[in-house]
Amino acid sequence: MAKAPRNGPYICGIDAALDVVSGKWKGLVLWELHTYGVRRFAELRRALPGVSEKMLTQHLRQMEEDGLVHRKVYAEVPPKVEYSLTESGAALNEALRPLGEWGRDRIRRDALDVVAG
Amino acid sequence: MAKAPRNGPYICGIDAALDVVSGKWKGLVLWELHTYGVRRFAELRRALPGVSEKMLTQHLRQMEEDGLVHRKVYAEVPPKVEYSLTESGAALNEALRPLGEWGRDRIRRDALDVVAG
DNA sequence: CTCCTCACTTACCAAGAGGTAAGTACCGCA
DNA sequence: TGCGGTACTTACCTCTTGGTAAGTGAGGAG
Repeated sequence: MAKAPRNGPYICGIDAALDVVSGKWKGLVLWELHTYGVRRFAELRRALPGVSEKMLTQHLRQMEEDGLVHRKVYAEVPPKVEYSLTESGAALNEALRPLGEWGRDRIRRDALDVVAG
Repeated sequence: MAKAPRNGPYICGIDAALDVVSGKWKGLVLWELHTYGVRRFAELRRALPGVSEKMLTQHLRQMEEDGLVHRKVYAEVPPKVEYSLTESGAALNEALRPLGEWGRDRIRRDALDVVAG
């Protein structure tokens, strides 16, 4: 039985992987942490255009629970919290790389809109 | 401007890819079509334990719209419809392979429940 | 004294995802 | 005659996702 998965039981690996990355901002958080190594809460918020604080904390908590990110709290004032990828999170990011390339192809192919920047 | 993406505009490729695979059964449909090449509606329904007919048609229509699957209708009675992957769908499946492996690792690592069979 | 920043939490609300059940039109089998 | 299989559509309902707005508590800038 062990630990209960969010939406288990799973039928295959794709299932199990999509379960932890589904969530409007999780892919971006993963990407941001991969790019910068360590990021604070407010830095992530600024990096994700349009994210609400509620969703960001919610996603970060779930990702921590799923063993993707590490959360380091400094007992300071003002508060300081640093997020970084765990080994598992970094591996997930590697596994997402071909998917990201496919997505870029799709954007090119279909001339889809991309957020300005 | 071009074609409107389902949840665009996108921030990166991961976004664009996750958009077309998010949906409770899409990963499985992709996998099933990849494994068997061509499948009929009822075969897919039987392959996905617990899927409702509504969701299956809905997902298949979206995937057709997204250029992932090809739908071939035979003007017969009783009706016969065959689904298969397009080139783009097959490429997506390839791109999902490392993700599937990561997922299998996760299942092993955390001893998660898997559907019986 | 007031506002801003940090990293949240909480309450409330709207939209959408997904489930159940029924209907459709025709055929073959018993 | 009536049931099951073919591939759906439609209406209705619930649960989840995600957004908005406000509150928290201490410190530093103006």
